[in-house]
Amino acid sequence: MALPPPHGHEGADGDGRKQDIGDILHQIMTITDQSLDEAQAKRQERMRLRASEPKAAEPRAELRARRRAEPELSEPRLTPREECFLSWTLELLHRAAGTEGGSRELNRKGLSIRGAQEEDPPDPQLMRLDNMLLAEGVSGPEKGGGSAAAAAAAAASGGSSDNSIEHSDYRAKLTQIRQIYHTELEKYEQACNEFTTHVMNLLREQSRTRPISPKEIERMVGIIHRKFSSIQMQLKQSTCEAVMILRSRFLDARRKRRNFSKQATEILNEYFYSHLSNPYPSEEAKEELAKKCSITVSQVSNWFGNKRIRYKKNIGKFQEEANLYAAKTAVTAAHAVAAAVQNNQTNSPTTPNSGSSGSFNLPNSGDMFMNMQSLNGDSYQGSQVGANVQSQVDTLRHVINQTGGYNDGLGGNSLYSPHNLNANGGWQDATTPSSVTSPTEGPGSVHSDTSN
DNA sequence: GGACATGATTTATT
DNA sequence: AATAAATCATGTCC
Repeated sequence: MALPPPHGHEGADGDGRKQDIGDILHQIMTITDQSLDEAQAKRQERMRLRASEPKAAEPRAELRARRRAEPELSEPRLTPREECFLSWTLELLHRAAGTEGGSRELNRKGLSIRGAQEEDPPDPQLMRLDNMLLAEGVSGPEKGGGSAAAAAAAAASGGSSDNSIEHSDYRAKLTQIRQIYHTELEKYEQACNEFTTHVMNLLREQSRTRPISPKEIERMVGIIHRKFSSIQMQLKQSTCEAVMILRSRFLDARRKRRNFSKQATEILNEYFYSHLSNPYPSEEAKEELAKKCSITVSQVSNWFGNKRIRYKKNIGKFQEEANLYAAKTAVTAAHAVAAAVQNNQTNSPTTPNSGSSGSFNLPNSGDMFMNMQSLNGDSYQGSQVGANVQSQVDTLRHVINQTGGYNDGLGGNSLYSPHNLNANGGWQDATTPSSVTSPTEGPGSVHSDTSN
């Protein structure tokens, strides 16, 4: 501990040692501040370290490890220092006790000290901190789950339906902070009480050698309490900081990016390739897809945005995928249409079997594949119907082109070529030549996307 | 540990 | 407001 020696600047002997307890206390308190500032600085540095983490440079493994180790947010620091502090204080007080009765002048001095901090009224900053801690669910009543903050985080993170995993992760961390906060707070309170008791005892002891007014005692206690409450404020401050850091981390979506499930990607891809002529899902379609994939609508939009641009940029690369999905969808489409046709032929009223491929009346939600999937045996409840006949026909054409083996005419390589994109007045806005032969950068181009 | 894949964000355009 | 394009940052694979 860097506690300054309990010197007395004293003229060594005689009257020089005539120090008043108030004076000493003042000294003590100053030092308290120092040592606490130190602790505070250290703490903040730790926090900062944690917050300013990695950018890109850091190895991921390390990063991961560090994140896992995060729980070390708490440190058992107070006690030793407090001990040190207390014992040193005692020493000081003993010295003071050793001196002759306190002089009135010095008492005055004590008063002046007090004068500065006598106003107890609501410190605006403290109030702000309190409010925030309350709002963040740190200092609040009891766990409701950090409700307010957690909810805010979830909302801000871009989706109501967002993953509960992260949510709980966030909450766990918040709880941690909360616990630390309360532990520390308790510690401080306890220390404050202990210290007060000590001082009182010492004063009492001293009162045998000199008169000590109750008022003086009261003032001492006041000073101590004030000091400790300022310490508390620091604690609150750093807690707020920690919460902020936590939040910013969790709100930064990039940090928590996670690949979609395989199934989700499949669903999206199926939609994409079965609507290749116009891969712009309507709002409803997006919602539907979002539901099916357990992602948010905006994630669906992101996905399609990325997909379109990447597909367009390098069609060659996606050829295989396109073929795959086209075939997949086409087969089911064929089945569906066949069934429909059969139905139409056999029974004039449109009452298809199983009701799944039935009513086409859903306003082109463009989700043929959703029907298909169930037909496909792809294990997901295609409760909803609504086929876009146009796209069925679309896909069928592809099927016929490729699976039927007529593809020869197309010139080998491009089974599911973007030809029809153009033809359909498709989605690639003229600007990009992007015909089969040379999408932006020619075949085999190293996609410029991976800029880093 | 690097290369690539991929979801998210940012910026510009319509 | 929706989208394209560029870019960022993380995930994944080798």
